[in-house]
Amino acid sequence: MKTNTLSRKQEIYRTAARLFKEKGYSAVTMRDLAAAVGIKAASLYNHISSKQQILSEIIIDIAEQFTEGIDTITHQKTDAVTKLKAVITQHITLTADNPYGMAALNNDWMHLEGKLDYYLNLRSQYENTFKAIVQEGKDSGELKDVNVEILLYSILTTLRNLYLWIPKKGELKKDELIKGLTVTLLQGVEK
Amino acid sequence: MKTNTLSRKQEIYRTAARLFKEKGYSAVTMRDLAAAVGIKAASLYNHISSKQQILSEIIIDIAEQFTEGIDTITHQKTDAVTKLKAVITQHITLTADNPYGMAALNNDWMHLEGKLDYYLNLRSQYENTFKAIVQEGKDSGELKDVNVEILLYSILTTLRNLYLWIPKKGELKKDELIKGLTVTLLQGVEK
DNA sequence: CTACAAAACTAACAATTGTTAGTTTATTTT
DNA sequence: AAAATAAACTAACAATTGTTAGTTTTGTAG
Repeated sequence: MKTNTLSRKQEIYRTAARLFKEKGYSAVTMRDLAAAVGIKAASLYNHISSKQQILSEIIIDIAEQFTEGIDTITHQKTDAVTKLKAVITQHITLTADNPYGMAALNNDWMHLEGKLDYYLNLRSQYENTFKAIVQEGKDSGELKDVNVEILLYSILTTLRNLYLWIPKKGELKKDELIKGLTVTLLQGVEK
Repeated sequence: MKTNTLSRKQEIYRTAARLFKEKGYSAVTMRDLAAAVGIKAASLYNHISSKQQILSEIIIDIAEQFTEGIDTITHQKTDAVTKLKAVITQHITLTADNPYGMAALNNDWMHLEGKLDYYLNLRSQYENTFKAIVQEGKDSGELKDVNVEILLYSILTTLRNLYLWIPKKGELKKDELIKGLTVTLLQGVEK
C-alpha cells in the first residue's frame, strides 16, 4: 500500500500546485482541490494534514533545490560567466520540471505561516550568492560596468517568471530556451 | 461634499491596491480593507459598490493607460529602437506612478469577473503591438537576429515586475532606472 | 438653528471556509 | 476466510466571508 498512498499524496500535491497557479493559494478551496482529484474534501485529510502544509511542502522543496544548486555552482572553480550560465541553466531545468510549483513559490510565498522565515532566509541566501557571482564578473573584468542591482533584477525576474512561458508546450524547446536566454540575458553585458 | 467623497473613495482604492499587493485579492477581506482605512466594513459600501468593482477599477484603469500609450508610440514615425525605448520609459513611468496597482494587474487579473474578457483583449493588443515593434526592428536590421519570442518574453517580464523593485524607495532613481534598464535590455540585442 | 444629505455605526444574513468525527467500503496481510 | 489497515464517504462544526438593513452621528447649506 505504500506506493499507492504515496502516489495519491503526490497527485494531491501536483494538483494543488496546478490550481494554486491558476487562482492563487487563497482562492483555491479544499473542495476545489478534492474535486480536481476526484474525491471529497474530507478524504484529502487521509493523505495530508492541512492546506497550509501542502503549500509549505511545495514551496520549501523547490526553494531548497535552488539554494543548494547555486551553492554548488558558486563553489566551482570557473569564471563568473560560466557560473552565470550554469545558474540560468539550473533555473530553466528546475522550472521545466515543476512549473506549477514555481508559480506557487513566486506568488504565494507570503501565505506561508510556520515556514515563512525559513523561506525568506533561503531566498536571501540565493539572491546574495547570485549577486556575488555578478560582482565577481565585474571585478574580474568579464562583465561590463553595468549597475549590478539592475542587472540582477532583470535576470532574476526573467528567470523567476519562466513558469509563465515554459508550459506553452513545446513552442520553445528547452535547449533552445537555454541558448536563447543565455544570449539575450548575457550577451549585452559581456565584454 | 463631492471632493470629500472622491478623496475617501480614492483612499479606499489606493489602500485596496496596497493590500492586494501584499496578500493578493482573495486574501484581503472587506474587514481588512475597512480597518486599514479606519472605518467599519459596512461603511465601505457608502463609497464603493462591491469588492469586485474595486479590483476591476484598479486593473482596467491601468491596462487602458498601457494600451493607449503603446498605440501612440507605435504610430510615431521613428525607428524601432526609439519606439522600444519609449515603451520601456512608459512602463517605468506608469509603474512608478502606481506600483500597487501594477501588482494587482499582474497577480489578480484572473479574479476579474465581468471585465475579464475586456482585460484579456487589452493585454493581447498590447503584446501584439509590442511584438510588432520588435519584429520591425529585426526587419529593418536595427536588431540582431534573436528569437523574437524570447526577447519579447524577457523584456516584458522584466518590465511587468518592476513594481517589485521600484517601491524600494529611492535606492534607484527613476532616471537611473530608465537609462540602466534600456542599456541592460537593449544593448545586447542592438546591432 | 434647522433641515438635509453624507458617512459612519451596529446587527445580522446566507454562503462558504478549513477541518473533525464517525462510518462504510476497498484493499492488503495473515 | 478472517483480520487489519487504508481510504473513501456523510454530516456537521465554528469561524469567516461579502453584503444588506436600519439607525445614529457628522458636517454643510439655507
